[in-house]
Amino acid sequence: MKVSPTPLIFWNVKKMATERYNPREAEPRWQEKWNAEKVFETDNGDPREKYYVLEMFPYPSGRIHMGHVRNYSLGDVVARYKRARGFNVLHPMGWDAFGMPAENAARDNKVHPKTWTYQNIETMKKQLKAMGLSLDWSREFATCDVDYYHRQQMLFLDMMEKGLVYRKESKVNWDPVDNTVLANEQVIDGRGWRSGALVEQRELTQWFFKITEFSQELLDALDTLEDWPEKVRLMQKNWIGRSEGMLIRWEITPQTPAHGESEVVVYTTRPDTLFGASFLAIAADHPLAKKISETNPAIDAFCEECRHAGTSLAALETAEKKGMDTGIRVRHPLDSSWELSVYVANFVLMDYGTGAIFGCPAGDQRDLDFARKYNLPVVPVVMPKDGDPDTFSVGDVAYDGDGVMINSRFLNGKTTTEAFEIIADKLSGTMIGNMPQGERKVNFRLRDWGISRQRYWGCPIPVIHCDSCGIVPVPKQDLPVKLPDDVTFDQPGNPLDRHPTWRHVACPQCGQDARRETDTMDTFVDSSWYFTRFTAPWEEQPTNPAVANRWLPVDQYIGGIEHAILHLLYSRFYTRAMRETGHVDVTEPFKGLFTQGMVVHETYRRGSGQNGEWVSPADIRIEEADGKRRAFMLSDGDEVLIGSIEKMSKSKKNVIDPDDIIASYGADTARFFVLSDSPPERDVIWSEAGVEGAHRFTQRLYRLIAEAAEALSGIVAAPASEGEALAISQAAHRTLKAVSQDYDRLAFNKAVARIYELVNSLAAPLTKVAKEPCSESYRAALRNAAEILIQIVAPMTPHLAEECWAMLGHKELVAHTPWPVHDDALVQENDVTMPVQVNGKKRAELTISRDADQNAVIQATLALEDVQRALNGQAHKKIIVVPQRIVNIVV
RNA sequence: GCGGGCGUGGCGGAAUUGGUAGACGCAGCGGACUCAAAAUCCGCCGUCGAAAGACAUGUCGGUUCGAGUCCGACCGCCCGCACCA
Repeated sequence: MKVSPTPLIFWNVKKMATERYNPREAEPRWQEKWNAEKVFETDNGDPREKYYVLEMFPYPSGRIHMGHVRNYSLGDVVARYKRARGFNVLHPMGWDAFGMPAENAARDNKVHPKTWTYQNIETMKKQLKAMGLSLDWSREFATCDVDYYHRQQMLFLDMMEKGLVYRKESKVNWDPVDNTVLANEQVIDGRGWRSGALVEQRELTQWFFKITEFSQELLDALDTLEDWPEKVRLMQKNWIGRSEGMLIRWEITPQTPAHGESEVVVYTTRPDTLFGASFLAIAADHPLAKKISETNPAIDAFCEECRHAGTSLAALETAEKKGMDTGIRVRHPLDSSWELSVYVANFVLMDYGTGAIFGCPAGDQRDLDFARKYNLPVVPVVMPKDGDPDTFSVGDVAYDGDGVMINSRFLNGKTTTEAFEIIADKLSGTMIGNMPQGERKVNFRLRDWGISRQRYWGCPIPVIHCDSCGIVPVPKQDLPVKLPDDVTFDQPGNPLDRHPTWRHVACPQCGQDARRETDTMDTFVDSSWYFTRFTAPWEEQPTNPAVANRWLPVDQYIGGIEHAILHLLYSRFYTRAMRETGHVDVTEPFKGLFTQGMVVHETYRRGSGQNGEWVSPADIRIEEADGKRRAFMLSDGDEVLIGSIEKMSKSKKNVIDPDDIIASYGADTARFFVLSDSPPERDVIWSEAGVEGAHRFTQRLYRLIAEAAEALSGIVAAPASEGEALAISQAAHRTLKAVSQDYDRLAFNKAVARIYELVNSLAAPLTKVAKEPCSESYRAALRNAAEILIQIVAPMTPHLAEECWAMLGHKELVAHTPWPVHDDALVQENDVTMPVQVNGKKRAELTISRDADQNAVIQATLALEDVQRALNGQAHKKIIVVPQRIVNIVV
């Protein structure tokens, strides 16, 4: 069918000189419109299928950084896309607002933590709003809001009642800079995760959450988290650290000073190596060591030395295996005539297993080092499968692999696995008194979560200490236990301890004078359930279980890999604790997890080499000549060195302020750029050139639509089925399908590439339609393509999309428009072009009907001139045809 | 030490998961428009070669009609955990 040219009504040459898109004017305008229409407020009663997308909420440190921009841009694309796809989307935002920096600011700048925090929230909220994120701000809260921590205190009491909270005296990691206790997870390389100070060990009475109650469950459920990165699951698995072994009891011989004990219980994962035992070793903090210390000054001194040894990486690597004989002798469990010495050793940890081990030097490097130092026997008991029993020996390297048992009496010739089972059965069946000599035991590396912090700016632990009644929970009707405002920060330590009146309170049970608990909760508690609170933040109770169950789990959670263990493991535990206390029915909080990469930037240094001072990218200009990039100071023209690409940090001054970018290019450019190029899980390199590229794209899209808008108005969008316009419709619909898939897989960099391709292919038609009369069907197809383009780019550059959408004459918002549906007929190719290989080397191309049968393909292939030349008269042995893919001729 | 990941142009990265390696972007080069610049538009852009073609996905080998993709060994980076018995 030939399309008859239709007269153009809206043809206007003057419109050709289109002005540039001005995001500074347009972005706030659309944001206001979204607000006014409450486009992003979510109704819990909406019957459509739910989708909960959440980005890790920020700590209100002062200003947002590029990491936030990336995180929230990623989440916003998902939220907008899912909304368009018809889901009832929950996309809330809040503030992880308790924590040390507020107290540091109070100390340094004489500003109250509350004032500082809420001011920061205000600033950052403004910044986030400028990004045009599709957030439901009506559900916003900060964890330092009394309303929030009130419910956290309720949860604490419920957990206490369920026995999930307890108090014990324990050795704790003490951060001498922050003056507080740290959980094991918060100690990195022997240093505080926040302060970086070397951590000391102190004995304190602490509150603990019984996370170990769920060790096995937390481990098992990792397998169900299919939409989590494998890496994170593995990290958690290792952290939980399950091992299968045995507890074995070693009788202390009557001849030795037993200090009231009759046995030493060790934990081992290698009972098979029992005949290779040559000593026992206990930790310096082992109860037996403490008893011996009372009467033995040498042991006491040695234990003291062990306690003070550094736990840093360097200290551990160089630390010599050291020990001291306690004089205690024990009997081998399988041979009562065999006696071994018990040492105190510096490499035995009190908080793993039982704090006591048996040393098998041939099978463990540490034991071997120790045995060599103290001239203890080294008897090889396991030999690799292909080893020679006559020559196998252990020198300076222990053999800790599997293999065949040797020198092990009745175990000789068995495999290590068989030997394990034989020993386990034997020891479980042999009694000492009325206790078996040994028992199988699963052990976990995971410890209970110590949550006490000796800080002011945190959620108060709602208990009261009474001299008569002991620990008394604050009755629920007396909650919240509010933080007092009148506190001082001029001295180190916990301001709550120093408060003149706050801690004094009557005991709820007996009415006598009693004292409030002055410890506050670890801020990781706050972030362990905020996603649940978002489902109904107005509730009196911590949750509305029906509502929470409907929204949870979070379908897509997005944040940094740095939370792979701490926050994500705590949240998994806390959700289970809330399940046990009846607040939710779900078990796993996050169905899908995505860990994004960092935003990194080149560094610049002025002056000589490694000692030069860091220079901000804002203070330099880059020159490029002869393929070399050089940087110069803007101020005095001095050359500065271009350094490595690093995570943006204040100390290296390679920070780009999102405000500056939004001010000069607009939010859409910033969003589009952080989504381009790099896959979201990898680091993205921030560069001026890259941002300008993204900005060029926004301008180009605007210009193309603006120019063509009049020519495309007044007609109904419709894809073409034939003629010149067919290619346009095909390109649009194929891109639509592909980009939808990319969004589903969070492959935003690929979506960006495909959108560029579509814009490139629509550029000429859009220019053409603006300049010359075109048929109505052509314009209808082009309008359809342009609308698809605008809609698929909308999740990334929402303001620009609204602007373009309006230019095409739409009164409705893109944000309210359902996702377009692609036409399969247009996505399908009628003809396919297949490469033709001869012996695996490409020699020709064959274009043929998509549904041509095998024979037709072979005939057409052999008829190709290029093929005949390549074959050069040789006969083919066979021809491989992969339909619609490739033809390979084998000669 | 244990565990995991990655290696593709000058750069960021694509490659329908075994089927045309280098999509798209950045940078660069050439051209058009302009008095000029910016902006914009068009073209080129892995290496060698005049071309035909050859060589190219860290290195070496293997499987296959066909390997960036699968297998083995090695080299090099990155991340996590770490005296866990």
